[in-house]
Amino acid sequence: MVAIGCRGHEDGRRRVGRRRRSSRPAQAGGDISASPRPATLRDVAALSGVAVSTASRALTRPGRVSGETEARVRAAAEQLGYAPSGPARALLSGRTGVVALVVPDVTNPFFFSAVRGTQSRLRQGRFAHLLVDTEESPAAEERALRDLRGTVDGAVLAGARLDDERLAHWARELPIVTINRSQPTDHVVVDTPGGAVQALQHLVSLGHRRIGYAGGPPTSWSDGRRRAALAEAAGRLDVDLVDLGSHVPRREGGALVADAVVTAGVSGVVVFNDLLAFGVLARLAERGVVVPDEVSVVGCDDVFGADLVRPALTTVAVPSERAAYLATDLLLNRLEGTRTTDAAPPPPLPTHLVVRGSTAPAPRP
Amino acid sequence: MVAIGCRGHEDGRRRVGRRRRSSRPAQAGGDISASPRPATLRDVAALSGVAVSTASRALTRPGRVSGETEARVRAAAEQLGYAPSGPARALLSGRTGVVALVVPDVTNPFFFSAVRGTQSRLRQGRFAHLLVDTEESPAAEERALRDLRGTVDGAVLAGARLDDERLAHWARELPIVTINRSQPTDHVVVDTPGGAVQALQHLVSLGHRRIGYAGGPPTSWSDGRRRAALAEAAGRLDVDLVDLGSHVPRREGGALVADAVVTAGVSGVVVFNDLLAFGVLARLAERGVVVPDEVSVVGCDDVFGADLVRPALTTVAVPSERAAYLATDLLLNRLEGTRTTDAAPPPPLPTHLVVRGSTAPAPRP
DNA sequence: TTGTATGCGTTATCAT
DNA sequence: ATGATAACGCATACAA
Repeated sequence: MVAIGCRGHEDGRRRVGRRRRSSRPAQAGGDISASPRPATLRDVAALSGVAVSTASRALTRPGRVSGETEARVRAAAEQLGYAPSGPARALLSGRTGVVALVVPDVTNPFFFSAVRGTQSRLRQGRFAHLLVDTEESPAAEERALRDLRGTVDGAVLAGARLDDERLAHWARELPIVTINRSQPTDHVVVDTPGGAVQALQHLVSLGHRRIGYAGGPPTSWSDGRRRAALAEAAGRLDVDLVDLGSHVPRREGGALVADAVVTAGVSGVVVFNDLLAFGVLARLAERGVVVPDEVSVVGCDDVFGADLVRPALTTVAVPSERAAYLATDLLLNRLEGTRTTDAAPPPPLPTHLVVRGSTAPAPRP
Repeated sequence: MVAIGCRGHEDGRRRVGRRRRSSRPAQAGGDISASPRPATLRDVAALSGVAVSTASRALTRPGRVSGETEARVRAAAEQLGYAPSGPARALLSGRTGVVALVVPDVTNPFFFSAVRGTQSRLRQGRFAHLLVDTEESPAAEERALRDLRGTVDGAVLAGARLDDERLAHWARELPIVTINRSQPTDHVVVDTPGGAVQALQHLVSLGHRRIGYAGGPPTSWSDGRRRAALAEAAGRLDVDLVDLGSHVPRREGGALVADAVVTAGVSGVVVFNDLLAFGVLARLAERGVVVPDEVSVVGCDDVFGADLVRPALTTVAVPSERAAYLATDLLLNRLEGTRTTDAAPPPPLPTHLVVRGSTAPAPRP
């Protein structure tokens, strides 16, 4: 074992191994094309003639150093273009200042809202925003969470595809808030089941008696809840509810749904989301089925574009941006200790039906 | 100054200060609700009875340790749910494995494509994706770049709002690739000026002689280039090109444009982007101006929804997702040393006009 | 008020 | 093949 600094006090310098990678200080306005090594606190300290710790305090603890030194250090930092190293801070404090948003598909406009809501709250909290796309794969989702732990301070999961057990596991590993997924983490839920029932009631009130439901991915928690709510309501309202299957929640999936609509002979259909509904509309038009005269279509989400299609889509408006904002808010509060894990979850966010041109009275048989 | 380890070899332990925060090893499947300290390499090493350095090698340098040890370490890591600490790695290697996408407005569907393209390339390269919204503010953009340096390995800038000098400065501080902004960094350019000229020619061929251009933010490099190209083409084609001003490139900006269109008495208008064009369409409809019978409108970007509005929007299709993919590819190649800073920029990506329902022959006066 | 020393978790280097 | 240790940049407990 090597004894350190035993030769005496005066020459017992700390740095024993090979010399520092570079003793050249970072240059100020030097316009060298090769990017210079970024200035470190050490450079700032050297330039202002104080110790590193003093420089550190001057920049992070206003008031714990003399006004004069603080000014000197600040000037030096400015001149060198100093910015603290995120990783170094993270290593020391265990906090990265980064929050991840995990979504199954960045392509989906619904998740754009999530991006917006999250982004807007994170900006306020001066957090950075990591975006993770898991491509609808539970395995990828789990991998992401594993790698995220330590790299981010917490995660917002929109449209989690993990099963309850795994989700519970990861919620123990890092702070997680989910959107539209109650069990078992902290969460924000949007009342889409209620919205779906509203859609059903709307169709029933228009005289439809045989109504289809075109579902989303089997892994979608939200889809399951809607199915249950619809089944219950259908019994109560005494209408035929036809299961039109599970579908990829994208425009491309709509063709299959449209065909199922025709085959099943329903006069109205409630669709998992607007994207899928756009596809349904397109395919029905192709087949010469007139919406809403022959078939009524209701979407879900009220995404960008729902008011642009013709006929404009009747849909369940979902406050998704707000949900994401709220979820991020919950997460940040937890990180800051303002909120405890066992605090009551916020009440479900209400949805409401937006009636446009894609629904009309049922055709006389 | 305190001499370290001077009392002799045998008791000259390294850890002199206060004891380690916790000597309790991370627990395996223990389902304690409070999240346990994440397992470190030290924990893994301890559990498998080897030195930290060996554990490190076993996990990162397959083949440099005996097969048997490697297996033991891997098992231990698995059991503890070990994942390496990003910050620690970053601190040592200077590389974070994170790339930032910087956009002026996450709300704009055009930038969604940028998100998609970037995301898809980053995933291949196993990089994480940081998303930064600068809210159309050059100052915020600069702040972001300052904070990013050290936190990310590089940045893709879509719609940079910084002036050339500042941009050049930051390009020296960290690897940057811009989209639609040639000077002075590495960049990918989409030929929107060419597209705008195509739009103009299209209108001219339909008999329009007095045509407006509704521009975007003055800070948009792309907008400047289009103006120049349009002016040149207008002279060549001998048509009146009317400047309809600069506008916020969002739907809300459209009302002003629509009013300007009416005031200026143009029969056709080329609009900075589709979002703005949607607003124009809406406001013209409100005013009872029939598109395309009375006024023809051409957008730019061919964003989601352009084919959904009525009349469907004639627009310049821009391969924005591909541009973002390419930009990210350039950046990653540079980070990996495959590409040098002075390598030739890729040729401009071609655009093409998509003719839909919002353009028609000019009305007879 | 300022300086000195230490450790965060990881990897590279050196020694065994 | 494996072990010991320095170093990355920063913030803090402690010493002066």
